[in-house]
Amino acid sequence: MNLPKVYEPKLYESDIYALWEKSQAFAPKSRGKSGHYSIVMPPPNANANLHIGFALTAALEDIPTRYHRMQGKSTLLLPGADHAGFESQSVYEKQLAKEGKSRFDFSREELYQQIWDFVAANRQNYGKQFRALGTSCDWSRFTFTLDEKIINRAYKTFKKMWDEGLIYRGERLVNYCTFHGTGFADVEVEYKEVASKIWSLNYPLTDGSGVITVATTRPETMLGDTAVAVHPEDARYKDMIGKTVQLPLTKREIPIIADGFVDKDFGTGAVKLTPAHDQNDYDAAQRHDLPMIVAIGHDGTMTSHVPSKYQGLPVAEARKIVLNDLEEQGALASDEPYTHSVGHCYKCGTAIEPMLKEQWFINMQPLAKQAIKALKEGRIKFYPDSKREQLITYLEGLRDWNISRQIAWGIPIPAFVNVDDSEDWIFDERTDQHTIEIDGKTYVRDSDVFDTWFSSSSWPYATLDYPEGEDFSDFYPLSLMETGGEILYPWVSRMIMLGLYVTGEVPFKEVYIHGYVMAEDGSKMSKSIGNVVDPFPIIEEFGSDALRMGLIAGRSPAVNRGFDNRKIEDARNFCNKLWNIARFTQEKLGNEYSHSNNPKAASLADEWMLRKIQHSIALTSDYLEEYRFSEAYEHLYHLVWDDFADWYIESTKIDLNEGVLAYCLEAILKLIHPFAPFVTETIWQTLAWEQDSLLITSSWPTALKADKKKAQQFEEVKTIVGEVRYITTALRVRDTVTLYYKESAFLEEQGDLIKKLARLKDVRSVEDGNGLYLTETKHSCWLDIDKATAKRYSSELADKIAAADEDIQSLDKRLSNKSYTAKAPKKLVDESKQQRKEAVDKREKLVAELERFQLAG
RNA sequence: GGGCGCUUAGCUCAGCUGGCUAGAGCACUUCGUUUACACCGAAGGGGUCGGGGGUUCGAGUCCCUCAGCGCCCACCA
Repeated sequence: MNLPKVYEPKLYESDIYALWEKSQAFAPKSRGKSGHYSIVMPPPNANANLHIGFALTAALEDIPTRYHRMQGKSTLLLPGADHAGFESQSVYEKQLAKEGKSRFDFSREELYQQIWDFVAANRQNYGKQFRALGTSCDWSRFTFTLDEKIINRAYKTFKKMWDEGLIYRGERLVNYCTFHGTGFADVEVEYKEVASKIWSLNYPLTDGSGVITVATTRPETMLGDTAVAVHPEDARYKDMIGKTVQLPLTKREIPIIADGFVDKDFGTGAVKLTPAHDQNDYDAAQRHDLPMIVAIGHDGTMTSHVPSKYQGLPVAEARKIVLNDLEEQGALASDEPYTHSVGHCYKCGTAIEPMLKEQWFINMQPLAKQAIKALKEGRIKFYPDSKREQLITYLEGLRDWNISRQIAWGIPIPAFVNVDDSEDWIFDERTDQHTIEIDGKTYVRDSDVFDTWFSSSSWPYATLDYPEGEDFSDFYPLSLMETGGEILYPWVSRMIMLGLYVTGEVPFKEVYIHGYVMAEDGSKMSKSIGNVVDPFPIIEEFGSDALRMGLIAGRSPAVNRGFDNRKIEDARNFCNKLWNIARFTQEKLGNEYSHSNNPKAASLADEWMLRKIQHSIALTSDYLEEYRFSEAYEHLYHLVWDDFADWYIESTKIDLNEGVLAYCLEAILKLIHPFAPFVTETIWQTLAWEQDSLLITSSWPTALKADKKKAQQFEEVKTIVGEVRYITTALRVRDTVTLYYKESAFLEEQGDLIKKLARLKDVRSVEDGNGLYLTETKHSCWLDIDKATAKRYSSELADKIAAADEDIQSLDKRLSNKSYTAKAPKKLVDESKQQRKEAVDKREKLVAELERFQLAG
């Protein structure tokens, strides 16, 4: 078979993936025998195409999976997709808007079904794209976050918490979008700087002794004020504490209270409190047992709790009229331009209204406590470890979790309320029913759904069929959770808390936090700026392996780095190098070669190469165990390119050892397979040295014995070749020079090889040499160069002498330091002495050589 | 305001618990069609490791400090 000169990935990749899939190579091996390794993929959003970040993610998950599979472990990489609750619904709503419809045209059930179909249609790409990335995940275990087992798990967890008193229903301030009609978690609110004004309002004291001036950016909320707060140690207001004010525009009398949260230096130092529409005010109201007046309704208009004049007005409208009325009454002290940050809905940009709403909450204290303990005990290893510390800090300040969302696309909350008693809530899983009858009482289902993160927090064990599943007993806790830093708090923290709560164990043993793939200039990729890099055209042009290696090259955990097309090209070239190494090998060994079980080193080059492979097997394994992908890749790159191709393969052109060459190629293909699965498998299949064998399921290479001394002698060959190349390049006399040596079995033996590698005319033994003496090697060798030409080399010699002088000086300085010889390890001191000796010897040689030149005149 | 991180060659970055004369890729210079590969081969140039101070026999690595950059969280009446 004649292989083309250039490796063309797209000719092979899809066939190779199909071969793996057909061979069931992705399924875990026999259960529980030689250890297990498991990763459950964080489920990407099912309604979107995979972006370049997922190409990185796929690589970071697939590399260790392939490595551990080759180590003989029962290995599982489980794929999934996320319904992405609110995300998907808003994408679908945009689509509806294009058709001139809105979600309010449909019932909750109709909407759910429509979004289901919409997401299902878009999910087609998902499998195709992960296959193109070479992800060796077990598709038979694919899980969607709305699969029955995930929903059931969420219900069981909710029930357990309900029974154990961790779930409560409470009226709390939520971040409410009046357009979408749903509340958001704190982390989902997007803050924007808004240029507005800050107004000062005069509230007259009821006893007529004056006014207290408060500052506000939201004057309309004054209709819901229930107190004014000042700092307890603020001398200006000390006498007013405990008095009341007459709230303008209303007939209400509200107290002046003292609370430490007030910043004396901000505004007037006096704050109006609107507990129903501001988190700080709410907290203060809790402390002081103040009433709460809901002034703004869920539709964004003023409620019936405000004077009738303002009822039903939209917030912006109400603001104008309130300001106008205040001014007329002389209660408006001042207004000044003011820029401050305001929470907005991250989808539609509507200003978020903090609003009182009945929600389901989880009491997080007991859960957080367990998680903090596990993290402090180091039961989960983090890459990098600093993320573990961050998570502990976060958990220590954790608030209760609002798990209700007022949208259709999600898992319905399995709770029903008695139509005759709004306090009477019951747990029931029959969420397909609107109303249920129990003991003659009628209950109506809660219309809310779970926050997506609530169900996905059970992902590590729900996907493995906790508690009865075989997968659960084999693969839990997971070996690794690989994810991005942005979901450390919303997801990773909750998986740990729920994992501990539900299963009693940490959900995973290690966490790898990846950094982001930024745009080439280091800025964030964004569709609107248009600097987004699509991974699939890159695969088309450079190959999936090149994309994978190009992305991990030089990347460390949790560090954001720009996309670099040159690294992709470089990796593509590397694949091509492997391809050509295989072509060469096949040419040498012939098409009929079959796998040899007993390769034996014969030459120095064999011993040297086997030592290199030995070292690389150990080093690559170590790197991969510690998820140091970039370093492993870089090491293998140099093993292949520098050691194997440039030295060993060149050596085989003089002295071929079929068994060793074949062994080395096999070992290299195996070591690189996790990084470049397609090209290595393509080569493996093309060579076909073993029948019906797949590289993906082959075993990690084992080292062969090699003679250390002989391997070191090959280094001497490299030294001589290196010096000859340097000199012949400097003097431009390549291909025309003969190397002479005196009485040396080593050169006798290695002469042909040195001649070939150094591009010499000949290598010959002589009685006494003449010409340019080699100074880098212990062996006595001369290059047969005429005096006139050789003289041009004297300046190089002078430079080398100067360098040797510097070496000797710095070593002398170190060795004459008594503290150094006394305190540094003896090994180091001996090493320094040895180095000094070598430097002095070398200098002598150089000086002698230079003198010869000068004598020769 | 709290937390985390970064600053090493022209560019993008490695450098793990302090120990040879600080590395890689790309870019650059010179040379080269040699039995796989020009997506190649050979040789080479290029760094006061952000500034200052300290600990140490020894600091890119540890500590303090200053400067610049970035991220996350909280707050913004």
